[in-house]
Amino acid sequence: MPELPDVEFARRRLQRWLIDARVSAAHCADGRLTRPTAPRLFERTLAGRRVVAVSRRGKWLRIELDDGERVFSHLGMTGEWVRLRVDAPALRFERARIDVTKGGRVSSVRYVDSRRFGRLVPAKTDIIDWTTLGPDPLSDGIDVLHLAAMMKGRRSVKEVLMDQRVLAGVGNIIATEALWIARIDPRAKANVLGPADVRAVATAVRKAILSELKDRAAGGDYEAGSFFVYGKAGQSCPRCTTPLASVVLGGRTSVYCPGCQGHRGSS
DNA sequence: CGGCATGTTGCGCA
DNA sequence: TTGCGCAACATGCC
Repeated sequence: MPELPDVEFARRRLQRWLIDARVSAAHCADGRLTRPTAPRLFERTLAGRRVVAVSRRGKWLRIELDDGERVFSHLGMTGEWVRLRVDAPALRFERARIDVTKGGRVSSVRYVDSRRFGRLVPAKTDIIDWTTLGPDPLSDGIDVLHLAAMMKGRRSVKEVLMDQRVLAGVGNIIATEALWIARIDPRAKANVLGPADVRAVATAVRKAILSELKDRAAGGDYEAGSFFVYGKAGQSCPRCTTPLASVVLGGRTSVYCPGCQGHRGSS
């Protein structure tokens, strides 16, 4: 489910379900998800508390409680939050549940995650995974000068974009789409980009995020995704009809157009 | 059966 | 210190 737009949607739903709700009980039996803490702590942290906020930074969610403690949620590759009736049986791959009373109504919010790459971490203060995140492109915007400053090393542009310390929430889909929109070769070394290239990348990342958000709002889910090039190696480029190619960068498949994504942009 | 997948981390090596 | 490349995690899907 993840990539910034999906996580933002999850945040909005959790907010609707949990704000001002009182937790009657919480359950989790999976220490892999709650690491480095124990599942017991997840249950104890939530039980009896009232939820005061649900925030997001990059791909991380933060559920804030009335005593100042909090629970962090990362959806990994396959995590998702769903709401059921309290008496509904556990779903397949259900890993945790938070039962709440809100406005006199009870409901059960379940965390489902087949691959268990997600996280569910209770803490008294913000965890390091959260504090080390870079600016969020949606809520903080993209500072072009900051982005330019991050394009220093010899890593490829795509790897820099996917570094969560540079821009929180940019994953393989958004990075792939954004570089195609900006007409920049994903293999280009970050330090060869000129100011115009960096500006183009910043604009393109924003565009890719907004277009995916719009997709989600229309009820689309990422698999149904209307992408320009992601997952379309071999097909023809929607802009110049050249067959799309793919390379692996930083361990991730990167689709690009050899025809119109110049090795470095202009200037 | 084999290969691929939206994410992150840890390890070995240059 | 930086930056790879790669395996691992656990499961679904084609």
